[in-house]
Amino acid sequence: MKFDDKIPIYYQIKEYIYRQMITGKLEPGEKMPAVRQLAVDLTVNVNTIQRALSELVTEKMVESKRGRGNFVTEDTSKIKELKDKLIMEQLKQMYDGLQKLGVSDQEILDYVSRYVKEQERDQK
Amino acid sequence: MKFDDKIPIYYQIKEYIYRQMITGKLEPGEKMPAVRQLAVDLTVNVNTIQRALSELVTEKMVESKRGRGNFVTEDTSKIKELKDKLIMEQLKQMYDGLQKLGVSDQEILDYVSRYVKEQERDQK
DNA sequence: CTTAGTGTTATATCTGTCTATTACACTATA
DNA sequence: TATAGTGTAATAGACAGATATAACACTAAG
Repeated sequence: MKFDDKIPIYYQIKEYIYRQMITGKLEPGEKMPAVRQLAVDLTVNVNTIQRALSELVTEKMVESKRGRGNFVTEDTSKIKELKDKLIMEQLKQMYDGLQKLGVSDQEILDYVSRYVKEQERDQK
Repeated sequence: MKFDDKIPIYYQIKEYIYRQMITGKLEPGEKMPAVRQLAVDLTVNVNTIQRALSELVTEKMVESKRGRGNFVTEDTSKIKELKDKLIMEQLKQMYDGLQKLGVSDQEILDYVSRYVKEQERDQK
């Protein structure tokens, strides 16, 4: 997996796992890959995986069962809340970022609609 | 100044200076505040300012004149290009981020237009 | 020529992140 | 009860970023 070298790897792994849960690639209650396996898959050290997982456990997004594995929370509302939170953060970051560049609200709307149209066209 | 502790400070200072140039708070050819003054203003070490500035000099966004000061480039097209680049990066990051969360193009448009409307309302 | 103001460079130290490695603890099952 | 698979913890080392501090180099102005 490719990482942004400006952001801690353990943090990017957290975000990766968040996305797996939100998009259903990891379902509620599902057993996650073993830490050593994740380390191989993401080509990082086990301790780095552990750092990410321990924070997910603290947040109760993951339940850890010693000797058995790590399991995605069964609390679907928690996953939904997380999705909403991450979406809002994306919107806020974009909005604040553009505003700090002196882009007006109307221009933001224009830029976004044009950008999305171009993406739709390019993917066809 | 407040910094995001997940991103190097020198890098955030670069972005800060970019914004100053793009919004005209720093004009083309203008003399910038002294490095020691910037360090005080942003409450960071001189070396950290220097790290940011040296990259800006490498990029030719800033011209350094020993004993006289640092000066914003007089090349206005370079500043315009930078603004376009930063806007595109913001759009891309938001779009990619939301898409990875499983949000459709139409939903992205809806979220953004709703978000902008709310911001307009709240600021009044 | 001196001095104040500027950028530049260097050293030592601290902290956070990441790695490699080893060991320990628990669970399921053959 | 042995063993394979799992999570957990601890140590040591490397590296990047940030700090404090000092010194050096150049410029402008008195």
